Amino acid sequence: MPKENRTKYVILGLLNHEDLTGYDIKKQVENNLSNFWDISYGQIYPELKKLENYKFISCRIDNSENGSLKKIYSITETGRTELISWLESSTRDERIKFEFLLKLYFSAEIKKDITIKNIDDFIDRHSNKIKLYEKFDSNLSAALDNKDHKYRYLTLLFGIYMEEAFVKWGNEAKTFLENVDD
Amino acid sequence: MPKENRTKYVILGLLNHEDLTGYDIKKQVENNLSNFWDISYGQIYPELKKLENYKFISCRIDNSENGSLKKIYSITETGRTELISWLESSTRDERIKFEFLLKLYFSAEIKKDITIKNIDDFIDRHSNKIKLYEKFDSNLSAALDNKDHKYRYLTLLFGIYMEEAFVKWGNEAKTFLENVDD
DNA sequence: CAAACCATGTAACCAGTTACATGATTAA
DNA sequence: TTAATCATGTAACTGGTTACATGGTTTG
Repeated sequence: MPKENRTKYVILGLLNHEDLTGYDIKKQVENNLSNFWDISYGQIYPELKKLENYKFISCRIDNSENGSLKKIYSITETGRTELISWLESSTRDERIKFEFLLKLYFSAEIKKDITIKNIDDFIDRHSNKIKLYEKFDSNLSAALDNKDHKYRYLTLLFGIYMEEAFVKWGNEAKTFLENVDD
Repeated sequence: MPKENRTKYVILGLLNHEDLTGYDIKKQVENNLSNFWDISYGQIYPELKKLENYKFISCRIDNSENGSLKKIYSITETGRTELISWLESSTRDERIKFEFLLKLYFSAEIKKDITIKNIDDFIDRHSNKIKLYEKFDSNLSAALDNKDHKYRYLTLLFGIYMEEAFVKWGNEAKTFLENVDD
């Protein structure tokens, strides 16, 4: 999958919108990008250092007189150029992996009931995601005059469509297995 | 995502069905599992060695008198037990990543036309996948009396539903962007 | 006779996870 | 006052990619 370091673009993309700490970046990914991305501190902090060395971002320290340490990062003009050239480039296909389907593929070996239980869990997990996304969706839809929001709305819509397809499939798969002789 | 080595189960799962070489394993993943999995020789050959050390699989060499080397692997009883305990275990959520959506999320920064072009490409790629899967589907559906085929059919159906959701989304996203002021 | 495919493998590298370590601030 | 959250970081590890190296076999 890799080759191109995408953590870099997550950071540049978020900083292009507002100044953030490493901690903030993690939060934003969790709250807003979690339906198609995730990230760990083990990626963020080393990458922030690298990006600062390359002058794609700069750092100021918020001391607020006490001993606490807070590093606030901003994107530079060079960083912005770098971000935009990535945004304009075409994207290759993602190679997705579903351990759930890998297991299902080989499941003729095990009792049907176990598989049906696993599909039930799958349906639950993804129904919950739809509910969650729809809550976000109603917030975003209310403020679509904001240009950023338009694009965020589209990524959320993607998540909803995908999850709906998953749940629809889950229900059909269950019915199929229930009506088939073991 | 990792923690548990899934390459191991791909190999055990395929060998549980028939004896195969490393090369065959690669081919089978490409041909039958590619809508939810992929694998490289750099994973397969070292893993085959490990699995042989653990006695999960055994190896015989096909010499056929000439100098060519062909290692044919079979699953052992221990290996089968290992496979089944994984098959019966519940699956945690996959963390999926879509570079395409990551880009889209930040795309308020670039010209709408470029994004629309990217969505067009996205629609093309995924429409082609649907066509491909439907061809496979008609083959599998014709032989659903075979127990293995039932489960393979379900994974394929998953792929079709997912790709259909992607294309549907793509078309709506395009319309949305075209009708919105830049 | 060349191109495509069969067949095995390694080494260097990059991406990402997990667990650990440390300490300040805020809200119940 | 204690639990949650804010905040920064590292080290060891696992997973996976890519490029390379080698050579046999089949098919047009």
